[in-house]
Amino acid sequence: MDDASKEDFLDLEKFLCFSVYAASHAFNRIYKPLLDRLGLTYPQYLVMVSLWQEDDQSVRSIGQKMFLESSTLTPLLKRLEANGLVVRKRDPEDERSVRVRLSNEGKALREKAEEIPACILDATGLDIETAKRLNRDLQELRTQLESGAKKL
Amino acid sequence: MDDASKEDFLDLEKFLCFSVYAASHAFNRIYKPLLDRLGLTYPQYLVMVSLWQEDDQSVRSIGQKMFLESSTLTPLLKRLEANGLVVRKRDPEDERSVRVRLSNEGKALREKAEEIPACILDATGLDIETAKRLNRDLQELRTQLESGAKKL
DNA sequence: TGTAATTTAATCGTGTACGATTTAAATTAA
DNA sequence: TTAATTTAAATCGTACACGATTAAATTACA
Repeated sequence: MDDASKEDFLDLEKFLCFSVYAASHAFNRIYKPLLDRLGLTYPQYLVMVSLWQEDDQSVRSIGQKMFLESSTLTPLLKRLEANGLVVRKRDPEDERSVRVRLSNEGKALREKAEEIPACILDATGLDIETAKRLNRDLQELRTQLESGAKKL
Repeated sequence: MDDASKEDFLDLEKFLCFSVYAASHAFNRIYKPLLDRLGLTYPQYLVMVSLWQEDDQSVRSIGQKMFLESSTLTPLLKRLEANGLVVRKRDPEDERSVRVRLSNEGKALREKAEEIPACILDATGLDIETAKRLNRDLQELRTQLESGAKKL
């Protein structure tokens, strides 16, 4: 490695991983005031979005969509249940799995949440097309990283 | 909001924030096996990169670069110190601030870490130009989000 | 059929991450 | 010079996030 690329190696700003990491935190922070009004955290909100899209999912199904382990989801879902937004219940068909269903309160929250995406898009300062392109690039990156993970 | 955009609203995959969130976790996972060999976590690694670039920084300075609070950094830096990679010491010039310095062991670790970025770039499956473009887009996004945060 | 292998959640331990508060030091104002 | 304000870390409480392990239910298959 020559001197120039050693400098690159040390420049945090040139790390793609760091840009992703920092952007993720920035999103978290910008969502916070909006989600506080709904009594949700950012990961909880994402779970709710998934349930609004498709109610009555297993923990496993939510985990697959969100790329999270049960060790993360179980406590999170219990908090949602404690707040009265979802109901957790063993599947009688297969007692291993737990089905997560929206309560009426959880369903009702959807109305209040619908204004959020527009606020966020506005805060990104991106036009729709750029946002879509960035979204696609990131999805591809994630897919690549997941398949690349096996080699390391 | 019409029916079509209501569907969009509910599709997790169309959320830019979710793509960033998921990509961040994917990076975390791909770094893990590489960083395990160095005995570092992912955020610890980013702090070390920052210190390799510029040794002898205050907690505040590291926090500004990484967009982290002292409540996150203090315990993290104490762990790095416990592992013998850095030394924390009050600045005699200004007793409010704590200076973080690399130990010899911390400096030496840099050699071992230098192979990592190439491994990661390889795992992303991106060519350098695409990676740079994505990096720029994300930095701009973060900057926008930070200035947009005040309005919400 | 019965045992082994797999699948699904849950639990535990460690490590971020943040907001609110606290403490101590330094700076500014009165 | 003292008093008020500001600044820098640290501390505390809550909430992710993951790996390793465990327990229970289901499936595979000998």
